[in-house]
Amino acid sequence: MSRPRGFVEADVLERAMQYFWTNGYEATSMSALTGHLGLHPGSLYRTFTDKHTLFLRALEHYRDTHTRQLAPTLLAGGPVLPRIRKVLIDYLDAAADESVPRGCIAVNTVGERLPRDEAAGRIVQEILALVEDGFRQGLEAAARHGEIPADTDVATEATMLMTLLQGLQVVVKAERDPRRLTRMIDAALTRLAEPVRHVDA
Amino acid sequence: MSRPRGFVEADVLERAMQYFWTNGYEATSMSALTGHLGLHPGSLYRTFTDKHTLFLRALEHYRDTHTRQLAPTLLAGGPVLPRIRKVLIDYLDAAADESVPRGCIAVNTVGERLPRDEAAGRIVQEILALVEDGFRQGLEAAARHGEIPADTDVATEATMLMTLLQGLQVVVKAERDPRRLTRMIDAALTRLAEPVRHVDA
DNA sequence: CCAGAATGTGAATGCGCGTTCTCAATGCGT
DNA sequence: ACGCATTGAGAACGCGCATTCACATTCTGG
Repeated sequence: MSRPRGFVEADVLERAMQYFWTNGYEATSMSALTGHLGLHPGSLYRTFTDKHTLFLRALEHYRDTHTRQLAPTLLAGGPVLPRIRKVLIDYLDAAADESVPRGCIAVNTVGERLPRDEAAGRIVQEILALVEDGFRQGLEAAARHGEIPADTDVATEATMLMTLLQGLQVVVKAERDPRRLTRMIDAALTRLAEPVRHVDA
Repeated sequence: MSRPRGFVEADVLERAMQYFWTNGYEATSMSALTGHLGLHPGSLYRTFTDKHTLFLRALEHYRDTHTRQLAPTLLAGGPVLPRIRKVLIDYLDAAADESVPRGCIAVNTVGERLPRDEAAGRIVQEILALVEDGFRQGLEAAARHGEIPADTDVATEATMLMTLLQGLQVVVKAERDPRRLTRMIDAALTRLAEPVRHVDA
């Protein structure tokens, strides 16, 4: 062995993720990053190879710390629909409360790096799959507990919620009054809870 | 007067828009752009001031040539819901047919430039408002013609369709099999057409 | 306590970017 | 036919970027 590190890799990854999240990939310069991280170029490059590799690892860090939480959160017990609502509403509140709405690093990455950056594309794909699967598990539980009709096509509805969430993260960044979207979220979830019936002819 | 231009400004704007659409803002170098446009730096800068101004004008060009078509398209006569479906499906087919799905330049801009680029943010806001308003007009017509229940909250449903469309353009860029999403689109539109009734207790 | 491997430090490097400059070519107004 | 403002052309510039280097420092294993 030899001299030990003066930093914790996971901490650096967390801070790098936050910075990329706020500023995007191209607009993030390595000098700005070293300043924000409190690391010198030498340490950074010896640990993370280069800028792009660091970015990918930051994206994976997001997947592991943020996205993986979704399913456990929804299945934590009690009614699921209010939890789904909370997930969606929290994004709006975050965008409305912060002076600078920064959306979601995965969605931002899709806009900035895809389809050119295939490695990033694979990670984003995993993130979207985790979101969709989290919603699917939540809806399955909701169907079991009678929150939504038992014959609901949960796979399709999970796809819809996932897509709607991504759309929300796009719209929120450009929307003057994010809370305006609350009404839409409630409409979507209300319809999920109410069985659809054809009018009797 | 004096020597006339060897190019048409609108044509250059169209080509610039296509290039930004495919490659994004930062990853588009001015030298690559001059090559693609067949213009020399001098002409480009004399006509469009600088890269950022050219980008903003390309975005406005998208708004005027693409987004403004939505409402007229939906209101062209005949059933509206199939037209809305076609708009959504066309995005999936475009992503599936092209070897390189490039999404939508507005959504890409949100991911890459917002909230930092306020001028771009304003244009994107206009684009989203045009989409939402186009859907609203379409749903109003659909309600008049009995395609959807007369008491439908068209404003809220328009917001939902707009948000869903933005989500679609995100997901499509990362999705291996875009046509998988067709089922979800059909579910969303089917529910729009069918009146929601509480089950009689 | 010493050898040595990895670290912190920050200056240095090369390259590509956005932008500007110079200059010859062009065609409309008179 | 001619003047001249504007264009086409492409070399040149300065700057900031990602990355690397050299070197002193630090701590662990034996």
